[in-house]
Amino acid sequence: MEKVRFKPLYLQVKENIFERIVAGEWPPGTFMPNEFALAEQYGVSQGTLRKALEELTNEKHLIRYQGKGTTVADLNEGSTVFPFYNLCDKSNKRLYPATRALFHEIITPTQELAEKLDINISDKVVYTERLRPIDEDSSEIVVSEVVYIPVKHFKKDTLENLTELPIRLYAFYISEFAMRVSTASEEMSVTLANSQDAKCFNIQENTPLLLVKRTSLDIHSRIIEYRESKVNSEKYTYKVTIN
Amino acid sequence: MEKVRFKPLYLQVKENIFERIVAGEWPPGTFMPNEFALAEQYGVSQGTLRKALEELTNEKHLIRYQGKGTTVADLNEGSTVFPFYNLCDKSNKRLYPATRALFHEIITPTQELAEKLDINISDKVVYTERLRPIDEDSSEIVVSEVVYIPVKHFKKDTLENLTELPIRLYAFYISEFAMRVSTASEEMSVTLANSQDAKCFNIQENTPLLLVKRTSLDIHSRIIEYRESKVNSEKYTYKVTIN
DNA sequence: AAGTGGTCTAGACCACATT
DNA sequence: ATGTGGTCTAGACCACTTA
Repeated sequence: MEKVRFKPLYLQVKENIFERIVAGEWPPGTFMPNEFALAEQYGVSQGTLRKALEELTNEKHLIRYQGKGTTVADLNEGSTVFPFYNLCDKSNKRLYPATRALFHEIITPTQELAEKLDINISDKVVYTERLRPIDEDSSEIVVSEVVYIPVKHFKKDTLENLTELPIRLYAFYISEFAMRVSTASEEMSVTLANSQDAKCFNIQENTPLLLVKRTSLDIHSRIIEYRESKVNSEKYTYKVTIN
Repeated sequence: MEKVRFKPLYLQVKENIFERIVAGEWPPGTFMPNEFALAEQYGVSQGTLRKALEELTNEKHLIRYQGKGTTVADLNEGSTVFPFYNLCDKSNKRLYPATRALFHEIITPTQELAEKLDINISDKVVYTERLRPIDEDSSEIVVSEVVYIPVKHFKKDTLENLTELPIRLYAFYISEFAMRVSTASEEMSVTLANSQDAKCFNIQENTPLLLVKRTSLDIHSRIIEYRESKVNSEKYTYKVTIN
């Protein structure tokens, strides 16, 4: 009679643990209960619980230390596990640029944008522009990016009092939307610097730039945001590892 | 006394199974022995053997079908599992371009190339140029690429009689080098079309192109080849999914 | 020494595909 | 009905970290 498909125990456990992570029950840096304690909470064997933690570890949500315990991974960009910006300089050294928010506003999406965000054309979108200097207080810009976030993700209160968007958007999404970035799909192409780009990167107009279009999804494949980043590819490259 | 580090049973089993895969014991499309049979061969429990197969599956070397069996993944580009070329057209439809080999020769590497291939500056390198038309017999070129392969990987006989390199290099590497591409590291940047590029892509000179520099590694992180691909990014984009 | 995650086993049962 | 991979259990022991 049931139309619902068979769902293994360990997946149910995994999803519940993930919800508790997103809810902030174990803030990054603190340790979760050990395997046996969690297994008892759920009334499953250690092996089943371990399989849930294993998958969350593979998906970069947890970090496990043998002999110590299990912690929630931090989504700050400076952390070594942050997988969503892989910029290198010409000597192949990885960069962790800072963030400078320019402004934000609420816009009506084009047809194309609505499709990219998988929302209705009548839904509003928060639009923001940000610069990524190589370092705090540096004038050397590595990336210039625009971000689109569906308004419907926001709590009503937040939106009414929205004077500034936080610098760390991915951490903000967890507390505000209860959505944690799980995977991202990126399309690489090329664009030419317009006059604004030329000024901000301090390069000639029409210099080619690397254009990265990124859609970020949560663990249920719901779209969290869409982002377009222009990379000053004269000095920096964008690195990807495929498994 | 032993200086060798502790190596779990399932990893030893995994590595041996991988060697048998590379040796061609189970050609793609055929089924391997089932879990119990393999477990008995190695004298380990089903659970341990399963963990070995699980990792090989995660790494895209095996494909498992519930109720049917386990097969070796094909490295042909047309196959849905081929993970090393993710080209899309503007409507986001994935492309599987054909390959047209232009020529090859044996060269002496520059210092920079020797470093990229992790070889000695005195080691020789096979250099080849290839075009990727959108389709067999099409004049529409999607990608133009150059590939560098260390000569030391080749069998002596092969090299002496080398008139043509095969179209499917990754499959060739398995039979010739006993090396199977396991991961790849890609650097994205931008370049301008030179006169040769302009002719082959049928575009204006100095049009910006997407430049992908890829290093391919086997399961032991040994470098198999280094490749630079120029993508006609006016019409096509390069897509990457991050987990 | 005690506590944590990591490995390994042996056995039971379930879901899926084929015969 | 049979054979395959997938899930689940309970328990033992190993390796690493901290006290």
